[in-house]
Amino acid sequence: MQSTDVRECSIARTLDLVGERWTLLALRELFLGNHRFEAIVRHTGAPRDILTTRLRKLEAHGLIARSLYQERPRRYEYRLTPLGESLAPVLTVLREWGDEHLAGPDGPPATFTHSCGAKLEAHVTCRHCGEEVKASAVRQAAP
Amino acid sequence: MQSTDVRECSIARTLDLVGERWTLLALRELFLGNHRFEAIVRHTGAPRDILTTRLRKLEAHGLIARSLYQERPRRYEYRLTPLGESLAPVLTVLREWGDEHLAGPDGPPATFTHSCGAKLEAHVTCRHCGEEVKASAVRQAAP
DNA sequence: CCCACTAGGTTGGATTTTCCAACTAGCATG
DNA sequence: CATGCTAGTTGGAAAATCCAACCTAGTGGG
Repeated sequence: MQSTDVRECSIARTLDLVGERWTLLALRELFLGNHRFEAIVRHTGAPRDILTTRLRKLEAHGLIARSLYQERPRRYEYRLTPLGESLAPVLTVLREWGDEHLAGPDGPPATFTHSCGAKLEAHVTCRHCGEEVKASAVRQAAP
Repeated sequence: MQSTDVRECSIARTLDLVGERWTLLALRELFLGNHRFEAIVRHTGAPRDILTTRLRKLEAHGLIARSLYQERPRRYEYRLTPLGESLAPVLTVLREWGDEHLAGPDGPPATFTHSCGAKLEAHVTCRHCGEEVKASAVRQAAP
């Protein structure tokens, strides 16, 4: 009777990396162009010490890079690496879901535009057939 | 000097609901067809008491429903509501990112098929132009 | 010179959350 | 009557988080 049989899974791995509290909000700020520690603290509300550990972890895994933007006194800011930028779809989908299901009577708290000129409304599609991916359309392949 | 200016944001709202530890893994199990408490504990590794509080919260917000599947002794299982099923894209994108960036030499730990017959590889596209959404192509609209 | 201010952190200690193992209820089965 | 199944609940230890204050290394004002 083995009582644990924890599933090896890319979802779990991704969450191990970016699923802790504040991490995705910090990344959101970087995507929005706020690269400084103080700005991230202000806009996320994260405790400064926690934010430090989150940023260090993201840096250690190559999602962000710390760069000196000023000598004397030495000041650092954070920038997304290409790997970090590849998380854009994750944030986009989280925002999309919140926009659709958690918005108040005034609609979503912020809107975004895509480079095509339209208000950004994103959806997840199958690369092969182009159809929107729905829960009922996905099956685990035989291992 | 107002020191806090926390951003109202759909990402934050979504994470408030499903961003705590274990929550998304529990939802993953429901998507995979494991509806029972014991199965979720086994496959996620979540502590039983924590899992209980997570499931209660999801239920309170209408993402899942608890249903009696057996009288004497009364036993309940959990099922996704339509609202819960609408989270599929979130899990899909998290898995996609992990598949692509955290897989070992043997590739991703599990693969999925789409109803179109192909191995599921999903991406996030703009509803308007159909292009894949990249970090650099998104700008916040003027408030 | 002294003070205030900036910015990216660190520190100590209180608070909260999580974790874990053991236990319960209510019934079925051998 | 003992054992097992399943969805929890409980108490206490361990860990993570939170918070306010502090630090460093400078700049600008009076």
